[in-house]
Amino acid sequence: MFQPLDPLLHSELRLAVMSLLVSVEEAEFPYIKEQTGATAGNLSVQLDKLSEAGYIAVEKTYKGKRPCTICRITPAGLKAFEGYVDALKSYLEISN
Amino acid sequence: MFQPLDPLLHSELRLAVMSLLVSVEEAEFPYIKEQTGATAGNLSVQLDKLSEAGYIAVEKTYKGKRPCTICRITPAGLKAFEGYVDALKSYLEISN
DNA sequence: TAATTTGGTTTATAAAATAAACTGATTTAT
DNA sequence: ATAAATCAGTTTATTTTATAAACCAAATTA
Repeated sequence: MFQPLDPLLHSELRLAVMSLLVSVEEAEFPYIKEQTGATAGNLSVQLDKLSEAGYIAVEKTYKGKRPCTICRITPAGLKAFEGYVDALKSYLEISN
Repeated sequence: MFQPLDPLLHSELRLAVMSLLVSVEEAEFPYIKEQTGATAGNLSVQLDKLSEAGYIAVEKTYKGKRPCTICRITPAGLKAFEGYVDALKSYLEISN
C-alpha cells in the first residue's frame, strides 16, 4: 500500500538540496545556502549525510584564495531521488 | 523557491494516515494500523498529534463490548494535506 | 480460572533536525 | 599597520521527533 520513504531524502533540507542538484548538476555551498534558506551549520551537516550516503559528491577546492565547496549529485543519488518521488506517489494519489 | 513543508504532515506515518483518511473519510484504529504497518504505540502517538492539530477527529466509541476508535479527516486536515501536496511539488518538479 | 487476545495508552530511548558557537582565512576600514 | 567585519564553512550542543517497549483493562478462549 504505502511504499517506505528513504529517511535520508525525507527531510526538508536534504530534499531541497537534492532537488536543486538534480536540476543544476553542480552548485557551490553559498548558492545552496541561499536557495534553500538554510543556516550554514545545518547545511554543512546535511551535505555530510548526503555525501556519506553517496548521494552527492563534494569537492573542496579554492576559488581564488577562498575555499569553495562544490556539490554534485551522483548516479546513486539521482536514482534514490527518483525512487523517493515514486514512493511519495503512493501517499499522494487519492484512492487507488 | 522551496515552499516550507508542514512538519506535522512531513512524517511517514502521519502522512500515510492522512492519505488513508482522505480517501475513506472514516477508519478504525486497527484498520489504520494494518494498512500502515505501524505499531499500535506509534500509531496512537501520531493520531494524537494529528488530532491535537485539528487535522483529524477521533471518536471513541464501542463496537459491541469492545472499545473502538474511529478517525476522520477534518476540513482543516484536508486543507493542510492539499497544501502539503502542493508544497511538495516545489521540491519534485525538476527545473521549476 | 488461567492464558491469550483485543484495543489501545504511557513511558523510555534512540535518532534527527537545527541553531549556536566556533575556527581560520580574507577583506575592508581607520 | 592593525582592528573590525566578512566569508566559508565545521563542530558541538540542544531541542524535537520518531519509534518501540512496556504496560493496562476488558473480553475471549482453552
